Amino acid sequence: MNARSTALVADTGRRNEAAILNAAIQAFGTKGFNGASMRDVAKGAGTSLSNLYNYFPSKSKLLAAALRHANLELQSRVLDAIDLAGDDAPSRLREAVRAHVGFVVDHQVATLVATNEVRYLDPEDRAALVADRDATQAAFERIVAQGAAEGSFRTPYATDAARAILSTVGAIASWYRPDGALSRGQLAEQYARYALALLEGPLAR
Amino acid sequence: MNARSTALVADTGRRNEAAILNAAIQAFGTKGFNGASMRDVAKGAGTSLSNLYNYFPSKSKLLAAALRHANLELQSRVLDAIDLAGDDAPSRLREAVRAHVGFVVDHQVATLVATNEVRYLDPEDRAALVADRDATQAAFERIVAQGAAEGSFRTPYATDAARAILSTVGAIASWYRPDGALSRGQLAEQYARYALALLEGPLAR
Amino acid sequence: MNARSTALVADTGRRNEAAILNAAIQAFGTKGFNGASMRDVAKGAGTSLSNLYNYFPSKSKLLAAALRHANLELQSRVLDAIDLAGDDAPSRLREAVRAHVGFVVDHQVATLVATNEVRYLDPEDRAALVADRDATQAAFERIVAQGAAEGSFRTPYATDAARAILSTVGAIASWYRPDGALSRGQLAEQYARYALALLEGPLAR
Amino acid sequence: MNARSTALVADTGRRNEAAILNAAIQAFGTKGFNGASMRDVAKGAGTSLSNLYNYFPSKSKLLAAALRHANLELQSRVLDAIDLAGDDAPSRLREAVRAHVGFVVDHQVATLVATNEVRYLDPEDRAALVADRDATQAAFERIVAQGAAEGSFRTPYATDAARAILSTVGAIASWYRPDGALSRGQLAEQYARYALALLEGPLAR
DNA sequence: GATGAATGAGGTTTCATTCAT
DNA sequence: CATGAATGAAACCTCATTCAT
Repeated sequence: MNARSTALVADTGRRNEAAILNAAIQAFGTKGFNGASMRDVAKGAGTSLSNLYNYFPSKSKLLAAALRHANLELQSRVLDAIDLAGDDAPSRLREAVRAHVGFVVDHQVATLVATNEVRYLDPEDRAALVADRDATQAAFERIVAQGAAEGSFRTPYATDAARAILSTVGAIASWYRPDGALSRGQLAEQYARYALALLEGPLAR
Repeated sequence: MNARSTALVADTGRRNEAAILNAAIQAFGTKGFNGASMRDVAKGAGTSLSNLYNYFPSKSKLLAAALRHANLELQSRVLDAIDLAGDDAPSRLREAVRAHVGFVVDHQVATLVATNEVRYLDPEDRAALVADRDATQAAFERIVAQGAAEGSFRTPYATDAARAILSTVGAIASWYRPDGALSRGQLAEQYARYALALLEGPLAR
Repeated sequence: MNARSTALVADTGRRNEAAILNAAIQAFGTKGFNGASMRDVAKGAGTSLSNLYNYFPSKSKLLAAALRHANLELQSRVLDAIDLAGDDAPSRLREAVRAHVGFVVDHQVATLVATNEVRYLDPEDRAALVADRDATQAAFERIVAQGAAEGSFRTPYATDAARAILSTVGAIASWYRPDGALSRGQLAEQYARYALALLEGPLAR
Repeated sequence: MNARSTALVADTGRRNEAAILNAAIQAFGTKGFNGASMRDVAKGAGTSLSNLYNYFPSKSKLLAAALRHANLELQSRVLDAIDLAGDDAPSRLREAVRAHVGFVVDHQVATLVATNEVRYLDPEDRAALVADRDATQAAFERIVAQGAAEGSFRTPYATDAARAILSTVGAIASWYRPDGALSRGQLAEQYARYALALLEGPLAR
């Protein structure tokens, strides 16, 4: 359970693939997709510029691969958390939000890249990624719908609430500092409560 | 009250300045700061490439000027709304959020540029812009503090709530379509309620 | 009548255009289209690499422009010569061949580029060029047909003879040296006779 | 008598050598020497990129080997044809031309490569190849000289005529299509007559 | 103000070739 | 013989910026 490892992609068979993907996330996160050069990525990965092209056919495909990895990790964390939660909507929402916050904090840079640089993908890759992302959002939407049906969430705007919650959680990546005042756990708790409150659901105490 | 005009910057004394600034917003919004070229901006503004440099000394300063305009407009809208609102925190929050949502909808592209491209400014310009932005955020924070003191907002996490609210409102820019299901007014109303609920404040009905 | 000037393209309004086109012919002639770099062309033209792109949008378009110029010059020389010749097919053929040989000798490199590097053009540009070239060939074909009808050319293969003649003339460019044994005029005379003989037409004496 | 086999190089002892040579001819013929990559050749040969270097030490040497094969085949066809012909110059010329045309048609691509890409050889390899080619041309020149001495060829330009003939024959490679109007045999006959006519020799009928 | 021409730096990508296995 | 991974050099092209007019 090294869920909090800083590297998003684990080493695989092909020696440099993980290093390249992680370096790409860092480079694109620091300088933006167009601001970062393939040389930057190569340097970060500790390999040569031309060798990048033995792994990924273009800069754009490299971004696509990196984002695909990030999204899969996020998705599995969130879905796993929901599976392990209770049956009532508030519990499920709470765990989903906590898992999402956990991912954002563990992979802050990847989260930023995923929100800011998607536009630079090929249309096909972008569509695929958006579909993946929508799948995660759909899990939240199902919970919201369940809670609205059960009467535990009383906001009149349940339909769009998932989007509002997810955008706040994602934005954490743009300001969180590991050495800040809030611990990882406190932050997750806080945002879980924000989410429940926003839905006008039952709050502790 | 042409608050909903599509152009962010109105014509000024200098003949092309507004055209250039608006073209810059469009170009940076469409292709990103590094993806858009000064040629793109010139074409959008209907002038020549070299003429841009008679107005702005560098691409980076052009971005800075555009963002400064956007921030000033946002700030004045929000502060004006607060001034016109009642004295109690919930009313003030409601109007502030409604004004902010209005700006985001009216200047969607500028909002996106302001959140995604700030990083490409010179350190000084970025600092100045962040300060401006913080001033707007501070207005929200004051309202939250007031409400917490009055007892109308009961969230245990009042300190950070302003940030959560503002990030959700800003994110509207990334998905709103003028021809979508929600009108401008409905959207503002919806997000005002989200904000009050998130703060665990008094909701209508 | 500086028909024998070594530069194919005369200076025009845009200062460097002619220099670039001539340098391109030289570079592509010496090293081939793919073997020559845009830097080679720039150096030959006495300008900077990037400035080439202010005149031609791509290497391929530069080749297209150069070949267009060459073909136009060849075509005008041949058609003019035919216009000035007598009415009978043998005279017309003689003058057409002499004019063609003159072009090949005057613009040896351009002739080589035109035959060897056409394949590297965009499909559209290639089609346009081939159409131009076919127009020149058609002039020869008309003469051959006229002579066959008049009975002055008696080869049983008149239809394809124009192609055979033109290929031999074009091949001169691959071996001719100005300081060789044959003068420009002698060469033209010799190939005119080859052409008439190949068509089984009336030879002097 | 598989003179018309499409592959220029027959299988040899070394398993892949012929495949590589034939793939090289195709690749260089399609994209030019500098336009084709060693990867293209490897793909065409059905082997790996690095394996090419077990057979040929460099791209340039690969071209040299391919052209050597082509020239040997051409030379042997032409010399054999002359050996089998009668003693008089016209018969010998006729057979030589027919054999040459046959080679061009059977190995169209190789002929194109041999004329267009020789320039990319090392100086030594180029010299060797030109010497080989000159040997073939010399055979034609001897026939022309013989005919001029016998009085059967009456052109005043006998010395250079061989070159004119060979260039026309070689040019067939740039336009011949197997499904065109002329059969292989008709084409050979036609060009044999062109050659005799050009030399002002005795024509049938 | 306004423009067209010019340029140096740097970007992505390809490629011939090498090497360890 | 055969391969996959690796690399330095160089290719085409773009771009922010400058300058003379």
